[in-house]
Amino acid sequence: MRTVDPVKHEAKRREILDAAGRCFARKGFQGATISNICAEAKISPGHLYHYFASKEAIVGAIAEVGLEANVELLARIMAKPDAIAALVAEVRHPKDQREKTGQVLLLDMLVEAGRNPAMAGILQEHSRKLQTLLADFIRKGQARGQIDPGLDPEVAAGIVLCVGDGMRALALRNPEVDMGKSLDTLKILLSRFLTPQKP
Amino acid sequence: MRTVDPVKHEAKRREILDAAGRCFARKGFQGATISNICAEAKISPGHLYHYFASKEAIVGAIAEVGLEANVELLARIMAKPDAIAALVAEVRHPKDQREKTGQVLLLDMLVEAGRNPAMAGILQEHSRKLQTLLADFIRKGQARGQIDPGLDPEVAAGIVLCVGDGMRALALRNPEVDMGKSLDTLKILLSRFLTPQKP
DNA sequence: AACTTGCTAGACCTATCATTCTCATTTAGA
DNA sequence: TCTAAATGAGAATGATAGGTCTAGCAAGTT
Repeated sequence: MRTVDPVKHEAKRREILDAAGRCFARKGFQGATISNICAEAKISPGHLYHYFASKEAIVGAIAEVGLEANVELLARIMAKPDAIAALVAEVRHPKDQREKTGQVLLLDMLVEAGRNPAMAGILQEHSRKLQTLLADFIRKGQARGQIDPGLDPEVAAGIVLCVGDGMRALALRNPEVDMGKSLDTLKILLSRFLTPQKP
Repeated sequence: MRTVDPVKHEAKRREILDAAGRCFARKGFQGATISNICAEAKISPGHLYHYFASKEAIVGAIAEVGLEANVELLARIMAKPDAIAALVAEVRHPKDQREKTGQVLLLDMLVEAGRNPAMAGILQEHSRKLQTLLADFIRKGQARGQIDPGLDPEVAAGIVLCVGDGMRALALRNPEVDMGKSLDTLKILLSRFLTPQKP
């Protein structure tokens, strides 16, 4: 009897997921079709459904890996010496293709989460992780006297997270924006927000 | 010969637009269908096309009125004595139904602008107006010594605008967020960002 | 080699979409 | 009052969506 090779199966799944990611980044979760994904992955629709039960499953998987990558990225950033600078720098220069796709899709995920409970669940789960990471960073900074002890770490972390989300609107609202200047200013904003206040 | 009554015609257009706004807020620009809008407005599809040439035209009109309302709102806020407090308060309490719909749809518009050039044009046009309003406010504050003169008014205005966009992600990322606390913290963030720095 | 099972393709199905067509009804102006 | 246009409804249309079916082929196992 022939048996399924789990390694090959998983590799093919990844391939399809990558293709789907490119399609979603190009056209959005609702705009991209199964046909688009099949064409991009060079497989037939019948074949695709051996790997994913539905379009929704693909969307869910994409969101999962994208957001998980985000969590890992933030964890790495928080470990660096000048975390704020690293954070700001990362808004600008996504490292690899998957990170870039994740960035493009972030706003899409937020919008989708507003209507699709499955997406909302995934987003909230990962947001909790991100918020915890940031809050821990803030708490440590407070202990060292580098961050204003008057700030509630959880609340401040939530705000910083969403400020990051907002920055994705910069280029959309003004395509000619000077990203360098804007990110320098963002760095100032974050520094001033977190710095301990002198009486 | 019978002539079209421009008043009635315009009233009906508004009615359809309101219905469309509710549908778009509920399902998004791509998710809402002509049938949905017709049902909500209680008219037939054939009839709808007497008032709008296409779905895209409806989307465009919705974006136009929503963003224009945003501009007027910001203009009113900037005229108030404590503009920062008024700005933060407005994130929380939209005045009327149309403002609320506009808020819900803002993220959708940003996402749509990333792919639909028509939407991108409308968004960018209104963003320019918003940025100018905010930049003027900052310039005046700088002249009065209330705002850090080291900040580039245009750049800072763009940042503040996008911070506002990001705040719309707060409840999406964490539905149990304490909005009161978060907005208090946002107010702190904005104050510290803009306040002149003592050497 | 023969059999059994998984892999793959692409035609096919059903639903639904935006849009158009046809047709009935109402109403303003001659 | 007569009539042409405005107003309205709803079936029809063509395109396309997500998802299924069938069947040939490939590859282990015996």
